[in-house]
Amino acid sequence: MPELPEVQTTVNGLRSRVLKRTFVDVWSDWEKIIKKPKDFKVFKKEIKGKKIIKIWRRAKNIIFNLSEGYSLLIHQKMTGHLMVGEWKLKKPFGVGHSAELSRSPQGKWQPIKKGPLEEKINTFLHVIFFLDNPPSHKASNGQGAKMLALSDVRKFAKIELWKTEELLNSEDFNKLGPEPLDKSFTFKKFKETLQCKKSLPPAYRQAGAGRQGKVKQVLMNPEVIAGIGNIYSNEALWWSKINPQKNVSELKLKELKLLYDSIKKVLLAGIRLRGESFSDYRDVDGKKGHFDEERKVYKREKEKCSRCGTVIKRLKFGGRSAFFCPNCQGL
DNA sequence: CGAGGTACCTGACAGC
DNA sequence: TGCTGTCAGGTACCTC
Repeated sequence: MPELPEVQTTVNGLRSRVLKRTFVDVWSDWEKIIKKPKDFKVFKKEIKGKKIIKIWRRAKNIIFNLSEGYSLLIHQKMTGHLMVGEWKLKKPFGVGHSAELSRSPQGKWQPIKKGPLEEKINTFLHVIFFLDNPPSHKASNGQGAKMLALSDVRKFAKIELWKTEELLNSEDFNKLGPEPLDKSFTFKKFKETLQCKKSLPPAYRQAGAGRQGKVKQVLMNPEVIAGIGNIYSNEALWWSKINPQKNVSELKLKELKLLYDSIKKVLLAGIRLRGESFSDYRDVDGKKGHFDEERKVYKREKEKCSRCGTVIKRLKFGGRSAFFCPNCQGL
């Protein structure tokens, strides 16, 4: 789903809503979303009683550090999104407040026969975590809400429960590329990452960073730079006036610098505007983001480039659509 | 090793 | 209206 700005917006929302709360139970109608441990019963048993100590983001993963040395990892993939709220419950889960899940853009309400919710449920809600009472205040902004839910039309999202140490030392976690908004992500590091200097950890080299790839595909590779997907790669390339098909090895120093600045610029704009929402991303309260106002090329095929008026083109490669201005971003 | 395809899923929309 | 094909924010895995 969401790319870095959307995931960051979600994390920010979660921090003010569910930090310091304790998981008391979990329900799911699509247990395959829980990848670790694979047995849902085991997952349920292990997460009960764990308190949320810290919430942060690495690439597009949301990580909840829990008590007793555990960590919950959630990746929303294409269409997943997390929501905090309350829905009417059957026994033995106690009584919640009025149902309010139509906030999900795909909101399709259907009667259900199984699960803890009364009568109706948004059919795209596949996992619901039940939280204990809030520490003190119970506010209208959802701070005291008792549930954290994952809605996902396509069911691609994944949820994993790890021992924190094990997660931090895992190969999957360590092969992720640098965080583009970190202070440590300097221009020098960006250049090295794309050009794949030997000083980089093996994982970056294995990712094929900076060799013969088309610049757009390289930017989207999570092992090269974390958090950039189809939208923001298209946008950053437009700002840098670089053709998405250009091979990274052909980029001149000036272009690399422009690209580096543009990546930061579009990601920061994305965060400031709370993400994009022309499709189905919403924040934890179900509100839309406003990146649309800043969107220059993504999904604007056949419209005019706001810089030069040339008609924007779409090309498909690497299984994804690239949108660009054939004039400003000529090869 | 790299490029490319497939798999995981469902819904929206265009065209006939 | 209804059928068919294409497309969708991601990433892991497989084959050639």
